[in-house]
Amino acid sequence: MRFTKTFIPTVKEVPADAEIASHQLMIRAGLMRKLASGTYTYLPAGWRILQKIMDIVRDEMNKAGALEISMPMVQPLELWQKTGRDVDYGETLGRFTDRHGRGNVLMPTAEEVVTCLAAGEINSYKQLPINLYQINAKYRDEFRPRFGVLRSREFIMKDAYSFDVDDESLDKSYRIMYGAYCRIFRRCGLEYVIVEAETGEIGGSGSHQFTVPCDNGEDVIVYTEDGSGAWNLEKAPVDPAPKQQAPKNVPDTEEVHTPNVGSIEAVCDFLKCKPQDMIKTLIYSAGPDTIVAVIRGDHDLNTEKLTGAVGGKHIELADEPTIEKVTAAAVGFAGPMGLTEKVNLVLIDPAVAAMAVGITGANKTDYHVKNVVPGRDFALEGKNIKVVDIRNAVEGDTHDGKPLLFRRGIEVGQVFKLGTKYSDKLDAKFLDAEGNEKPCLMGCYGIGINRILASAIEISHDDKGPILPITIAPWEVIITPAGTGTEITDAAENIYTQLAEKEIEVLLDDRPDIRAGVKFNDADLLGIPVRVTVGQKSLAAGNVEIKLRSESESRKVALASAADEVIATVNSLKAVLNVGN
RNA sequence: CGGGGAGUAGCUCAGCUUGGCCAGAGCGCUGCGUUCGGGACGCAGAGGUCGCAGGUUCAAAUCCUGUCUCCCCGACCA
Repeated sequence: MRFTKTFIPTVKEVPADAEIASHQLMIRAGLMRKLASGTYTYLPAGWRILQKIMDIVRDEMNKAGALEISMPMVQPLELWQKTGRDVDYGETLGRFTDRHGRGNVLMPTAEEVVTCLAAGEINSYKQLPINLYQINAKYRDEFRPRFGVLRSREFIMKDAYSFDVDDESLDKSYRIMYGAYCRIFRRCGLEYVIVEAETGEIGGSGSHQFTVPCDNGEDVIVYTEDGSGAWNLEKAPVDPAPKQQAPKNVPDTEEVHTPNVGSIEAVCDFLKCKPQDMIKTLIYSAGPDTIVAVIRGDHDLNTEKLTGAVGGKHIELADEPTIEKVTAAAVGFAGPMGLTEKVNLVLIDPAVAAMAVGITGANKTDYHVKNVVPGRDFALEGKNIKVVDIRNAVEGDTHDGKPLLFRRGIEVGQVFKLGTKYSDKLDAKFLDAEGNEKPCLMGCYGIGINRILASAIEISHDDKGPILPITIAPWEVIITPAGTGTEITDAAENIYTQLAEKEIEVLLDDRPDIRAGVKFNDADLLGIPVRVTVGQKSLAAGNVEIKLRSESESRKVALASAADEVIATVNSLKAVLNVGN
C-alpha cells in the first residue's frame, strides 16, 4: 500500500475528549473517529488492525472445530421475554418498535437466537457436539460509555456457542475453547491473566475471564502471591474474619439522635466513630421478595455474590417506598434489628457476624443505635437468616490464609458454562442413544475484538505512539524515503516491490514534499514494527537502515540484500508470537 | 440517574467576570518561494448560524430561561 493511495489522517494535537492512552493514540494515529458517544468509525488503518485480529480469532476458532455463522443484529423482543433476559438486561438492552408495532432488540449477544436455531435444527445426539460462532457488531445501550473503545455502545465481538450431550462433553468443549483463547491472545501479543469469574446475568455454572493487566482497566483482578488463585473482584472469596473478642458486659443498646445524618460517612463524623464500627443494612428487591443484606460499614456489597446467595434471582436495590415500609424510617436509618419478621431473607456477611459490637440504623428516622452486639441484639441464625460472604474483597483480606493482592485489568474474553439455562427455556432438546429426550448442555465464549486493540496499545506504547505486535499491526513494514531525489525514491520503490512480491504487508510512505521528520513521526504513531529508512546518508555507502519500532537504534544493511533482511526480521518477529504454526 | 465540567474556524483553545473596537491565536488546509534525516520558515489566502430556541437591551459570544450534545467522578454494567 502506498501512503498517497490510502487515508490515514494523523493529528498532532491530543483530542480533548480522550482521556487514556489507547483512546488518544487511536484518534491521533488516524485509526478511528468518533461519531457519537460510544460509537466510532474505523478508518483504513484501524480497520486493517481489527481485521487482522479477527483473522487470528477466526483461524483459531476454525482450528478448534467451531463453525462460523452470522446471526441477525435485529432480534425479536419476544425471544428475550421467553428467557426473561429483557428484564435482566434492563436498560442496557437497545430496543425499538418497528412499523408494525413489533418489539425488537439490537443484538448485545446471541444466546437466545442461537438456542432457538438449535431448538429447530438439533434433534439427535449424532449432531452433537457442535460449536457455532460469529464475529460482528454488537450493541449495548451503556449507561456511561467511556475510555474510547474500552466501553463503547457499539463494539465488535466474537461470540461462540457450544452444544453438548452431557457434562463431560461440555467440559471438553469448554477446555477446547479455553485452549483456543490462550492461543488467540498469545498470537495477538497480549500478556493476559486468566481469572475465575462470576457468570452474571448470562447465567450458568462456571466461567473464566481472560484479562490484560493494565492500570486503566475497569476490572479488578484479585490473586494470591503464590499464583494458586486468581479471580475477578465479583468472584474473589474471602476468609471469614476472626471473631472479635467482645469487651465484657457490653451495655444494652442505646438509641442516639442523629438528625439528618444518614450516610455512613456522616454518621461516623457525627458520632466520632470509624466505618468499620458501623453495620450497614441494605434493602434489596428480588421480584416480590424483599431481602436484607448486612455488611460492615467500610465494606462494599458484592451484587454478584448476593445474586448467588439468593439462588441467581435478579436483584436490585429496593425503591424508597419499599425501604420506608420495611424499616418504618426514612432511607439511611435501616438496621438489622427487628427486620427478620418483615422480610423474606436476611443475609449477614461473616465480617459483621465477627464484630464484637457495632452501630446501626435504628429503623427510626434520625436515630441510630449504639452497643449493638451481633447474635445478642439481632439473630445470626434462623430459617430466613444466613451468614454468607456477600462483600467485595479488600486490601488485607485473605483466602486460605494467603493475603489477597489486587490489580486492575481489561477483560478481553470470557468463557462460560451455561448448562441448560437457555436450552430449557427455549426447548433445545435432542434424543440420546437410548431414545431419551434431553436438553442440550451449552457453553458460550466471547472475545472483545476492539478491546484487544485498545489493550495492546495500553500495555505497549511510548510518547511517540503505540508499539504494536507484528501480528496485529496495520502493516508489518513501512518504507520511509527520507529526502528527495530519484536515487532515493527508486531504491525505496525497488524494496517496496520486492517485499510486496513476497507478500509482506508493506506501506510505502510515498508522500512528496513531506519532511523526513513528519514521516518518522507518522510511522511511529502507526506502531508499525519494522521501518526501512532510505536516505542520502546511508545510500551513499550503498546501505539502507532497518529499525524496529520497539528499539531506538537502527542497523544498516546493504541495499541489495535489504528485502531479504527485512523478510528475515519480519519472520523472526512473527515466530515469537505464533503458537504452533 | 446523582455530582462536576465543557460546547467559539477541520483540531487545540483564548475572549464571557464588567454587554459596545472588525470575533481572535496556534496547529491544519490552499497557492508561491526558500528548506529537506525526528512534526521547518517567509509571503499571500480560504475558512465561524459563537450548540440550538426563546428572552432582556439601542446593542448579546458575553446577561436570563429552556433545551440538546460531549467529557469526568459516582451508581450501574456479559
